[in-house]
Amino acid sequence: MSVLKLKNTYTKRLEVFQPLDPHGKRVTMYTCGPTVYNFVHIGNLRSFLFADILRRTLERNGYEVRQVMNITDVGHMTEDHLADAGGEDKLAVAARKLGSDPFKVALHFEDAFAHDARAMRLRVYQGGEAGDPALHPRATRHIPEMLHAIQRLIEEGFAYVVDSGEVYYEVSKFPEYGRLSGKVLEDLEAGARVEVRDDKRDPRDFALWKVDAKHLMQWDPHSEKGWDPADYARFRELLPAGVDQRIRAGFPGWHIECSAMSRAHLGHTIDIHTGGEDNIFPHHECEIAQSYGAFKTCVHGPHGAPDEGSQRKTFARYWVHGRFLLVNNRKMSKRDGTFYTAKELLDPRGQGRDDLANELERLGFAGGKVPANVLRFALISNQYTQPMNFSLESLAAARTGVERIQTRFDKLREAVGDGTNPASNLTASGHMIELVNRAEAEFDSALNDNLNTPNAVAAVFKAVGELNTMHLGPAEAREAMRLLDSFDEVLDVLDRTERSGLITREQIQTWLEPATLKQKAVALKHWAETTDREQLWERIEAGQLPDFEETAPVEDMDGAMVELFVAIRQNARMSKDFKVADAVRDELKRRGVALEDTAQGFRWVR
RNA sequence: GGUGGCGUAGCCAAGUGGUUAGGCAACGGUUUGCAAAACCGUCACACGCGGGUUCGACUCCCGCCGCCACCUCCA
Repeated sequence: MSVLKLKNTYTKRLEVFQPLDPHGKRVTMYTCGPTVYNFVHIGNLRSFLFADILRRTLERNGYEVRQVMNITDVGHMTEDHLADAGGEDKLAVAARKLGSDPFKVALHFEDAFAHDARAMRLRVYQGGEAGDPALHPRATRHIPEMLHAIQRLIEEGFAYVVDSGEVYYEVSKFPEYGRLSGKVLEDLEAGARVEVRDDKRDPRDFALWKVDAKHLMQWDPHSEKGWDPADYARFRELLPAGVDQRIRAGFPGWHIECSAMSRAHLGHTIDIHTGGEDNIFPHHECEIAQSYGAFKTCVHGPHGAPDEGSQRKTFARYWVHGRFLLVNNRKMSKRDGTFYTAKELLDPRGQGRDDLANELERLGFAGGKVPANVLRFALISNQYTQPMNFSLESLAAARTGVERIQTRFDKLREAVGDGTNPASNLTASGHMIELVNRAEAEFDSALNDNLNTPNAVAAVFKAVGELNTMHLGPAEAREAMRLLDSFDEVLDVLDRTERSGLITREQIQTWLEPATLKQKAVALKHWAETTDREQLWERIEAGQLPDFEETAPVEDMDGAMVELFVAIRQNARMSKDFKVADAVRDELKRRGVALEDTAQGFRWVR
């Protein structure tokens, strides 16, 4: 198997991945998560999805991954912010109605994010991980850890308290500041974009603790005011002597949360730290500086190995950053109408975006909605190291691409059957084994090459194309299915519900016997509810269409009902009444079921 | 101004000093009662422009042109 290599932002090099774990098994990963004062947009999603692909690739390589994705819910909300939250957005308005309790608003958006994250199949929100608060730590619940770190920074001489009661990190005390981002301190100083404050010793110094009466979340480090009781108890335990008396009630600066939470939940050293490219500076640069000062860490050398002779331990061994998603080759912009939240694409009409829904329908999206697996596929099919140019057309391309893989998957499942066929226990042909092995190797080497998802996807399409030219028995299909399952452990774009079925010609022949068909029909719920069954049957025999609205509402189409429709249609086909036959197929289509004639019989797909 | 990056056929997008990326779209064909799905073929001797190095460059070097991002508590 190929070896996983990752581009480390810190060294600017492609490095072979080696975990810190001496047994080479466990990997810790910290992903900078969402700020929950708004709905996540597809740019956020791309960033989280690349982290998800990285995590799954690690797992594919046999590692046990512990991934933490923080929730930034702290401190920066003001009354103005609430009043301005999202303009016309219905859910934002609903959030505002929650009142001026910023914790409730943050929770509301966090729930919304968790919903999107599950829809996008982020593994860190699947299964038991979804409900584990240690994997989704909230900044507001880690104030003790942050104050602890701040106090350490003051005591170690890396931070200072100013008259206002705020605390700043003194950048000049950390010579490595700027090394991750390649920034030159002198240039930063020259830039006029750093917040100008008279009480800062240096304009580049950044805030660890802020004081601003306008902000809605406030903690008093010298009393219980503003605290969650449990957090306050932990704070007293962590800092029995309290913090520097000059620090006033306020809230933590943005950067300190990740230093504090990664340490709290993943320990002193983490293997991989991920984020968007905008996190490189200043956020991650500041994290490195903070952890260096507070926890005596470092980030030296390739593979995160400390310099020779250093007593310090590494903070993050690999820094991996995803590039931005662009729309029309520009950064997303609300003004240009190129800003899409996940919710808007998944359910435009539900978000009041009828215009978007109509556009999507024009591009062939049923109901004007983008299926979540299509959005996922679109956002992972470009390499994370390149800016991705997103468009609705790219979504349409993703849809047909996913459908191609899905169709092969469905057909394989049909071919495998329920396992009762003794032929399925046979050994697959050498040709098939070879195909599977080669495809797996191609997929692996693409992913392991710094998560080259375009090549990984190409390997999938290549395999699908080859499988499409082959006639597969149960044993062959079983192996092929295993291959697609294996791909999908990483890509996770397939619909695994029983969404298709195969009806053989022999079966239909039996059902076309009036007695059998009637028996079958009686067994069907909706048919049974029809008052005049005899009359209905007579109409079918006469080649007339039954009242579909009565017999089969869209939401109740199941396999049995489809079979009945197919029988009716076949009845018409046998008597060359293609008008009726096509009408039945159209009716099925309207109910979301596509019907295909195959050599063996009839295949339906929901 | 500083830093990093990008320009590949209609669109998206890999990759490489000399031999197929892949997907989507379009068109033609096979198949079908018609479809669908699938297959085959075409579009594709594509690599922003101009020089240079080389037996040979899309790939390396130099210079242009165009575009983008970061330097703002934006993934």
